[in-house]
Amino acid sequence: MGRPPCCDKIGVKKGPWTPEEDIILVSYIQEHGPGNWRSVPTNTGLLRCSKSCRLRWTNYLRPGIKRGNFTDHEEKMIIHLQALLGNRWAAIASYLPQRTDNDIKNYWNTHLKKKLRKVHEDGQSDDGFTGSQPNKGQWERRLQTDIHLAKQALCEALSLDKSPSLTDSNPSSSTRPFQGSTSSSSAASAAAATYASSADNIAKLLQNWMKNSPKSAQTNSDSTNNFLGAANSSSSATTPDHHQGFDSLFSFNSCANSDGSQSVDESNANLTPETSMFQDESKPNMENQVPLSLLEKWLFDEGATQCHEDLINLSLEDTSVGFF
DNA sequence: AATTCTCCCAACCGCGAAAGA
DNA sequence: TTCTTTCGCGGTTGGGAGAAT
Repeated sequence: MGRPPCCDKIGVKKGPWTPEEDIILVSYIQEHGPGNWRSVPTNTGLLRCSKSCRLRWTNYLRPGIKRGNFTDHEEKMIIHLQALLGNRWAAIASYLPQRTDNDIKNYWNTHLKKKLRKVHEDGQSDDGFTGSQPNKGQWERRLQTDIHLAKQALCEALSLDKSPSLTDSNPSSSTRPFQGSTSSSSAASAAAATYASSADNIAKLLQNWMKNSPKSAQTNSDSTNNFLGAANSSSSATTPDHHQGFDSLFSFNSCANSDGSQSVDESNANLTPETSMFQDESKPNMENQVPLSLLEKWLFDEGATQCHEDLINLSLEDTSVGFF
């Protein structure tokens, strides 16, 4: 009994996504929330398989994704976490919520591996984080201990407090501005020749789309404003200008619904799927979330006196080469 | 200017895990 | 418990863009 294909291969489109497809997908997810990917192609009419839709959303369209060059700090984080966790890119990405696992994986494969190799060839590291990972066992033990403790803490917290803030477990995902629009601005010009689907591109795309197809834009502008309203959680209200709304589509600026049916506060208070999808969209798995946040605390706030990079540097001394 | 090479990254594929019937 | 379906992850690939020749 072979595994069935994830979708009917006949008539399934492959390759780069078009702006129109992105709009359809974003609109649908805005309305229904991410998940149930199987139904997305049938309900939207997209000639894409469910996996492709999910991937497009998680790797590109979902709010909060930061694109562009990795910072030094991010690089160190990745190196450190890779040494710690191995090629578990999703786990690593949970520590860098603005980055997708695909992005991190690509960055590792294209940049960091080379650096690593170079360093290795230069003979600067016989005890490097690659391959041997002499302290990995130590780190793993510590990690496992923390996971255990974190799970215990989670159980206690859940039993004591039934209204935990989702943002606590993922502080960067809910109110985080959609940083792609800023970080991608330089990259966008470089990629202007093709549809790169940066946040800017999509915002512009949506603007044009509204102008060109007022009828469909009516429905979708409403839904997009819902999208915005749902997405926004804490920033102060701005004028409910639709075009501004699109501009801020991925910057999470507040934008009231055009029909006024639901306020931002209401949507947040109710934690509708649309709302929670943006608060928790990067890592919906709660079991991952809480331990990770505690681990983050362990990773970053240990001693509460060192800044993150200090700790990373410190840790890298143990587990990694003098990479930088 | 044309061709080839290399790099990079978005997207695809296949597998395993989880969820549901 | 078993089987089926769906989802998520990690490895890999295809092709566009820029660099090199």
